Amino acid sequence: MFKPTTIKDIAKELGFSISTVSRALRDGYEISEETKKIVMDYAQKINYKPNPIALSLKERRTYSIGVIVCEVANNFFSQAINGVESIAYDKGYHVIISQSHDSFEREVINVKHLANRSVDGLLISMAAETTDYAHILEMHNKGLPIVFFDRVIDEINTHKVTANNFQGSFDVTELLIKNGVKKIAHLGNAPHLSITKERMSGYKAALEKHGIAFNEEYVQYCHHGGRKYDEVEEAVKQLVTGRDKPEAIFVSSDRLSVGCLSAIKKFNPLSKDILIAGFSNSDVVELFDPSLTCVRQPAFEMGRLATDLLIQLIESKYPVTEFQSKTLNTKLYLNNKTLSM
Amino acid sequence: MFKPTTIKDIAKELGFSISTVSRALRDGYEISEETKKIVMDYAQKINYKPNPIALSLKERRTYSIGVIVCEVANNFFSQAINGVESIAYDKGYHVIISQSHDSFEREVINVKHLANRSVDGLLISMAAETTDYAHILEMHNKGLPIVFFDRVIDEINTHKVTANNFQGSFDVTELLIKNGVKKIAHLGNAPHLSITKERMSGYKAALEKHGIAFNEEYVQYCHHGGRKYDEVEEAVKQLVTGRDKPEAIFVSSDRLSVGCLSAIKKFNPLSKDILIAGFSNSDVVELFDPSLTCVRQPAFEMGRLATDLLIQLIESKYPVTEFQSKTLNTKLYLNNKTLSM
DNA sequence: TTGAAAGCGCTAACAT
DNA sequence: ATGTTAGCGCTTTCAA
Repeated sequence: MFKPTTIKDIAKELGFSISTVSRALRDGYEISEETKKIVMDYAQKINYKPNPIALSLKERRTYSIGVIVCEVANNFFSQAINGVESIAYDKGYHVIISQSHDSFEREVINVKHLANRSVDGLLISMAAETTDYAHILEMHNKGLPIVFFDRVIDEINTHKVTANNFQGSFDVTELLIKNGVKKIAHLGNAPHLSITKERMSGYKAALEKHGIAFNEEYVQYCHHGGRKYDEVEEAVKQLVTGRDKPEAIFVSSDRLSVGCLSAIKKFNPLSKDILIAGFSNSDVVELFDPSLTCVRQPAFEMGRLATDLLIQLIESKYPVTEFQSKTLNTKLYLNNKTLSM
Repeated sequence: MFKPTTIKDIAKELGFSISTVSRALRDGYEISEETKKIVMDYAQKINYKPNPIALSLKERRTYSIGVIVCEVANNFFSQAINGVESIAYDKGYHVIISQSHDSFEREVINVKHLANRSVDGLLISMAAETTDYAHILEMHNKGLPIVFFDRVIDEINTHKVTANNFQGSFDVTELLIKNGVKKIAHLGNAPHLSITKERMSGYKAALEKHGIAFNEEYVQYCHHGGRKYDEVEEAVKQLVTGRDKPEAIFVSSDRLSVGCLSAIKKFNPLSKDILIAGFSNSDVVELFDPSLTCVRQPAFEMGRLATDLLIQLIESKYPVTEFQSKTLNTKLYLNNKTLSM
C-alpha cells in the first residue's frame, strides 16, 4: 500500500545505474541528451516524484518553516498566516502551523518539536503565559533561524516584525480625546507581553500630551489574553462599576476587543454610554453593535515580511549578525457616527 | 551551525557501537541494565533527540497528517482545526495545515505536495471550485489514507464526517416559518458542494412540509463561497431588489452569512425588515447588527472525529474496507427578540 | 551482551 | 558519458 516509485525502480526498468538516473533527472551536464530524454520521459510517464524525506536527510534541511501563534482562530493571526504562506509557497517552503493556546507549556513543546529538525526556521509570536525564554534561547543558540513577529522579546537578538503599537494606541487614544472623551480606561493583554507594554505607552503618551492624568484604576489586564471569557467579563466589570465610570475603554488586543464588546453588552444592554475602541483585525467590524472603533494591524504584510526575513536567514551562506526590527504602521477605522477624525 | 548530536556521536563518546546505543535508547531487551543506564543518562544529559527525518526514511512514515481547508480565517475551520490538533497531538502526530483558498489549482498542488510522502494521511474539506476529483482519486488509489470532513464527495469511498446539514437547514427554515415568515430566500455556496446541496434539501423540505412553494427566484449561489465580497453583494442585491422581496434570507455557509449581513446593512442601513438566518460558527454572533439567527456546527467535535478516523486508517494493519459516514447534529441559536422557538 | 553491516532514497565525489 | 561507492541518521538482521 502506497509504495511510490524510487529512482532505483527507474534505473532497473531502464537499465541505467541509479546515479545516471539521478543526474539525468536533475539535468546534470554530464549526461547525454538522449539518456536524459529517455529518463525524463519515463519519469514523467510514471509521475515520479523524489522522496522529500530522503532529500531532507541528505541535505540536512526540510524546506519547511514553523509558525507558532497562540491560535489560528484569531483574525490577526489567520491573516498573518496568509501572508506567511504567500511568501513561503513562492520560495518552495512548507508552512507548519502550531498553536500555543497562550500556554507556556504548549509553547515549549511546540518549539522543541518543530526545532528538532522538522523545520529549517521558526516564526514565533510569544504565548501570553511565557515569561521564561530558555526554550527559545536554547534553539537560537544552537543556530536555529528565528524571526519574531507581533509579540517579540528583547532577550534574543534576531529579526523582529511588529506593528507600530505605540503609534496605533496613541492615535486611537488621541482620537477619543479630540472627540471630547477624557475618561479613557485601558484593558490590556498579559502585562509582560511586548504588545501590551508598547500599547500602554502609546495610551499614556496621548493622555499626557493632552494633559490628562493617568489613572491606575482605569487599567485592567487579562492574563489569558481574552481566551477565557470570564476573565474579560470580570475585568470589564471592574472598570464599569468603579467609583468613576469611564466614558470609553481602549482595548489593546484583538481577541480582547470583541470580548469587551460582549461584556459591555451584557452589563449595559441598552445604554451605549461607553465607547469601545481597540485593536482588531476583524473583517466584520462594521457589523458590531456596540460599535468598535478600531486599530488595524497590517497582518498580512507582517506575515510576508517576517517570512521573507526568515528565509533570508535560512538561506544565508554566512552567519547573520545584523538584525532588523521592522515596524509597520497601523490604521484607524471609525465605526461610530459620534466620532470624527 | 545547528548541528545536533547523533547516535554516532554518542557511540563515539561512550565507546559503544552505534547499534548498542540505538538499542539502549529504545530499551532493547538484549542490552545490559548497566549499559542502558550509561547511555540513557548521557542522552538525557546532552538532551539527545533522534532525527525524525531519518526515522521517517526508515519507517516510511512521517507521523504527520495533512489538513486541507479553504482557509483558516474562518470560524468553522479554525475550530475544526483545534479539534484535529487535540487528537493529533495526543497520538503523536504533527498537523500540517494547507489552505486551498477555494481554488482548484491550489488544492491540486496542496494535495500532491502533502501526499508526496510529507504526510501519512489527509484530512480534507473540498475547495469550492473543485469539480474534478482526479487528484484525490489518484492518491486514494495509491493507498493514501484520506478522511473527508464538511465538504465531502460521493466519488470516493472512505470515512466522512459531516454536520447534519439537512437537519440544520430544515430546523432554521422551519423556525422562520413558524414565526410567520413565508418568503424565505436562500443564499448558497457553490452549487456542486455537498454542503450546498444538503442544505438546499433541508430548506426545500421545510418549505414543502409547511406547504410553501419553492421559488427559484429566491435562490442565489456564490461560487466563491463568500471569499469575494462583490459576489455576495451582487447576490444579495438580486434577492432584495427582485419583484417579490423576501422577508428573510437563509444563508447556507459560514463566511457567506457575515457577508450577507454586510450587504444587507449596505442596502438597508436603517430598516430591518429582512431577517437573516444562516450557518455560522462565529463566536461573536451576539454582537452582530443586523442580528444573525444561526445554525452552528460542532466544528471542534468534527475535527476530533475525523482525525480519530484518519489515525485509525493510518495505523490499521489491514486494508480497511468498511467506511463510516458520521453525521453530527447542529445547534440553533436565536439572536433576535422577534423570533421564538 | 555487543558489534558489523545492510538498507531506507537520494546525491555527489570518485572511478572508468 | 556512465557506473561505483560512500554517506546523511537510524533500525535491524546477522555474526560473534
